[in-house]
Amino acid sequence: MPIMFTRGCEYGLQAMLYLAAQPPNTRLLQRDIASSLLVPPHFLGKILQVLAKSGLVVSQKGKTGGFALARLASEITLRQIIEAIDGPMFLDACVLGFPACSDSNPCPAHHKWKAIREDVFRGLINQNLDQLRQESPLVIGTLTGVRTSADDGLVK
Amino acid sequence: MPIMFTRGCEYGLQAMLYLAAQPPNTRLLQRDIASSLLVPPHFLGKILQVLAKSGLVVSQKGKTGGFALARLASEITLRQIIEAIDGPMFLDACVLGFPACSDSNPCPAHHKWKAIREDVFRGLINQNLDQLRQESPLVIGTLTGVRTSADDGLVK
DNA sequence: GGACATTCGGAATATTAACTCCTAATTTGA
DNA sequence: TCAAATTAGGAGTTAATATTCCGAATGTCC
Repeated sequence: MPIMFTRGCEYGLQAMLYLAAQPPNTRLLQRDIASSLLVPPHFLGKILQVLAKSGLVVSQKGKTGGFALARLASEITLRQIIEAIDGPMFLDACVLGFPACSDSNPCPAHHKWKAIREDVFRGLINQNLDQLRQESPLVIGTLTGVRTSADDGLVK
Repeated sequence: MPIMFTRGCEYGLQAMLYLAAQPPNTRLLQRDIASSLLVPPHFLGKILQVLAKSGLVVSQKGKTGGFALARLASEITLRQIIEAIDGPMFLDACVLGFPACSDSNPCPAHHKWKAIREDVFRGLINQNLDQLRQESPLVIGTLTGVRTSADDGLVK
């Protein structure tokens, strides 16, 4: 059902962009991130664990705990997030599924796909969180498609 | 595991390119297509049924039966095959999985993804089988990664 | 007509991805 | 020190995808 990434990777990217939308060094609870993004909280917990182990977020246990970006949003790329969750070779395979497709042994779609893949990396995967945030701010409640009580038509 | 398409769609695209690699109007057995491509024969049967119902291949039952392209390879696009198998909206959703992402309500990746998606359609999805065949001929046994008895180093 | 070979189509099974649940470990603050 | 609140991690469950199985329908050839 997802386009290019697994569900877990989508959640991870959303969570990282949500953290990047906060003031620097803001620490958020797993539960609050999940309820803001409307994603399954326990599943998100797993993803955040992976991101913490990869050094992309820092986690803190206990009463004042939570998750925060491990460094500036401008120093975290989508690629780092995707490779941490979905693995490093997520776009290397043949787009048509031929097991032995390669540069020296190309399938009928190989060259065209290769050009597109480079566009995907240049235009999206290699972008950092700050570049994306500047394009369109992440407005929660609008993107999740659900009207919260704070979003009932009144200016907050 | 697949990049953009379901497994069934990959098999369908492979089968269509395999038929397009034959002389025009060649009729092949489901079983022979499956063993050439090294894909599960019964599952391929299902896919071929869908392609037949969509009018992309013609099927013939009985002793001289099999499947053939329903029209010239130059008149069948990848898009028609993909939409027949995976459904019509396969690239419309938000690449980050935000449910309400749209042009008027874009997620941080929306604009960049939109440009890439157009490249994908122009450079790959809207291409026809003949255009792809001309780029790189489909050599069976090489792309499937398995050495057949006819591929043991001797010139056939 | 009858044996045979194929596709057709639905149901059943297997495999993988998505998600939940529970307990342990850590940190804080009274 | 102890209670409370959080993340950590593993095992288990559910849901979706992939694949198989089997009987029916159709077509060919003798």
